[in-house]
Amino acid sequence: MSNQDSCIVKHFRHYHPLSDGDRQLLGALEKSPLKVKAGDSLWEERDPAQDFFTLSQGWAFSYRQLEDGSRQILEVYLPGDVIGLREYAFHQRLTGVQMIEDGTICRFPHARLTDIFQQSTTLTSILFAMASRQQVLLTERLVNLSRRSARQKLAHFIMEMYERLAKTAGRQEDHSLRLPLSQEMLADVLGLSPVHVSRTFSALDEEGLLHRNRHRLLLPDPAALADAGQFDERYLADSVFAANDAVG
Amino acid sequence: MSNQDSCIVKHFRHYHPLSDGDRQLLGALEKSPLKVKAGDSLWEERDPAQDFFTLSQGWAFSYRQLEDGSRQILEVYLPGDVIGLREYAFHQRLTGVQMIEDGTICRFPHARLTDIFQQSTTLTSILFAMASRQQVLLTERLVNLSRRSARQKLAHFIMEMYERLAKTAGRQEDHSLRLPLSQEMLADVLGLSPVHVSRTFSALDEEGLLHRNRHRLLLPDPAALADAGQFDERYLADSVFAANDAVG
DNA sequence: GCGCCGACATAACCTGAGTTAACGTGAACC
DNA sequence: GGTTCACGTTAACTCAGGTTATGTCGGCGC
Repeated sequence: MSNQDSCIVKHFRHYHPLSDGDRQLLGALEKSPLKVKAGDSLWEERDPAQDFFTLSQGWAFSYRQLEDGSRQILEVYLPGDVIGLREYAFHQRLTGVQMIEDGTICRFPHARLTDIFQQSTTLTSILFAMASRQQVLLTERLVNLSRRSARQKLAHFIMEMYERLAKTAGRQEDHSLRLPLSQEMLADVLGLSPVHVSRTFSALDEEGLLHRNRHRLLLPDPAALADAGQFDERYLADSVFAANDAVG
Repeated sequence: MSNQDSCIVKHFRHYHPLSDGDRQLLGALEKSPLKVKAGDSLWEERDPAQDFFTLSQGWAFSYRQLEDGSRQILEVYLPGDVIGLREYAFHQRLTGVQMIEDGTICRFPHARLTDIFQQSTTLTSILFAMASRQQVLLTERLVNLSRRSARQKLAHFIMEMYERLAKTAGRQEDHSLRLPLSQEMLADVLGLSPVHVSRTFSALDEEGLLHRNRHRLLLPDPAALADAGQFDERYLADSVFAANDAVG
């Protein structure tokens, strides 16, 4: 419960140094952390939209359920990400959010966002930067979905996760990453069938671009995999952000 | 040049009433309107990112160029839309923007956005709502691209444009709309080949779901077309937005 | 040990959309 | 009134990825 360790404060500091006032403001808005289990739903489509969440531990994803029963996963959230900014201007959820693993989340009331706008330009700017970053991630996913082959899609997604994890959790010596998504989830991220995800994994494996062991992936040559997926990490050049150092 | 007619002010008022102070703040940030021609580039990928634009007249689109020469159109902008919010947290443009028709744009300097954050909670909230809305549009486009057939994609996109135009320019008595995109552009929006766009148009035409006359589309039964495209307009339930009426 | 279950693998077959290329058509210019 | 050019149409063929079905493996309860 201490402001020092709050998951929201920690994540905002990642973008920009915070004054004591900013820290208190964030801390006051935050309700106590909540433990959630794998598969738990944070909310579903059409629920009223009243909160944001910060993901403190565990992975989550947002999705849209289509009429024909298929599902599209829109975004995968890692520890530190803010969830729910999408619906700021809406009264209803347009997408659902579920936990991939057990984790911890912090609730962040919707209605009080204007308090932040009024009291801290720094926090406002950080929130804007987060929204901008999420739109950029979504844009890249859109391009990945519409214009790349299954092989490229999978390679690109793995590289994105590899790089995002490197920034959050640090880089592994052996170029490995833990990717706790089932192939069915991967299919729903990439707009493929689960069967074809399996085929594509096997193909990349045979080519020596990656090796699998349960949910652990080994990338013998990350640069080669990036090349196979037309992965250009500029879009992760995360929120380089220097505005407004003068004001508290 | 008068604040009354400024295209930025007009668009912001669409979201929320503005105080005189807000109007002046917006007007001061705005440089003089600029005439641009069809095909003109507002910026290209990798250009430095320093401005937003408000589109006052004409249509525009943002796009990503891929290594293999193909192009993905990400968003179509109509008069009143704000362009460039995506890159707030980046120093480089990640997407290009081009005019579809002759038009008028207003420049809106990037660096001074923090002035707005400091001086008007109302304007800050409106900007946030705009960013939220754009992310929602992008989300729907992503779903459309990854999970729908060519027929559904085209029907859905036409319905989206039909509804967006109804909100901006009003609804036509005869259920018609002007869609000044070539089939090549449509293909780049929908992730199809131009040839298949043509085929799909012909199929929808034969089924009586629409009729074409150059860039004018007639929708004999919009509800039927919406059905064919699994179009659910909730995601356009635009920024219903009531926060913070108390503060100027 | 045995049976069950969920996640993944592999193979055979099918289909929607891409590709290529030839052909129309209308506007603009001379 | 013919030429050009950009844009759209149509048809034949190809192919990436979907579908269906069957098989394998590891974990878990008993």
